[in-house]
Amino acid sequence: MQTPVNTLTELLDASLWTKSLSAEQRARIEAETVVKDVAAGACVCRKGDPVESWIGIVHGLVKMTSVSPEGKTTTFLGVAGGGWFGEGSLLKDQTRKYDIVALRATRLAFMPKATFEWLLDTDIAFNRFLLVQLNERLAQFIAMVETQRLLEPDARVARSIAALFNPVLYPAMASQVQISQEEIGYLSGVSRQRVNQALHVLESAGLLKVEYGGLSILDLEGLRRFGT
DNA sequence: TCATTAAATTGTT
DNA sequence: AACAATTTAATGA
Repeated sequence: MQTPVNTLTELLDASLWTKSLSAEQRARIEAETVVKDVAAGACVCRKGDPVESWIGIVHGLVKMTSVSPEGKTTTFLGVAGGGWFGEGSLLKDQTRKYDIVALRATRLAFMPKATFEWLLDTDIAFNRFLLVQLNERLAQFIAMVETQRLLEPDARVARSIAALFNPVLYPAMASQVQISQEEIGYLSGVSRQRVNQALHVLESAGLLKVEYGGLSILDLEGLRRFGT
């Protein structure tokens, strides 16, 4: 278990883009960024909302999800503790494209758009971080399409879980996640029953441990490579 | 603190 | 998709 992250300061300490900030820059960010707690199941922001902040996860877990007109729901990806998201919509000055829903009680950090743009204009390390993050997400989406088209369900589940532990996107992630098998199903695009089956395959392979309402990672590399 | 009940989640068909 | 079993959370004595 890693040290728990509970405050904005700790989130910033765990984030990769803060390393080269001056004390003044750091102070301005801490002053302008607002922390907010949401309950499990709460909607953080909806599709169509104007984008006013860049959002970081202090602790907890949220999903980016979309609901079809018929009411079917698909989850694109989970964002875990230590992760930041929403830069795409901020850069393009668009409204949100997805609903963001908390899967667990989650503490969020809202960095105002003005602060984000100020960092963009003044800090090279911040720009580099965004490049790396965008590239990492692109790789994640390409891998997701490949996985869903080419691999069997066990491997799809393994990869979806491993994606939650991306050290570039979510450096503060602990090895234990609280996420129901139903949510893993939405995340990996397989039925809950199949998730249950897959989790036990992965457990007997020694890659993770199945727990009530969650799981623990034992072998992250193994999960990434599962099925290849 | 403990027992009872409801709700959520898991495991199986 | 439906059902039973299990775990957790909530309630009240």
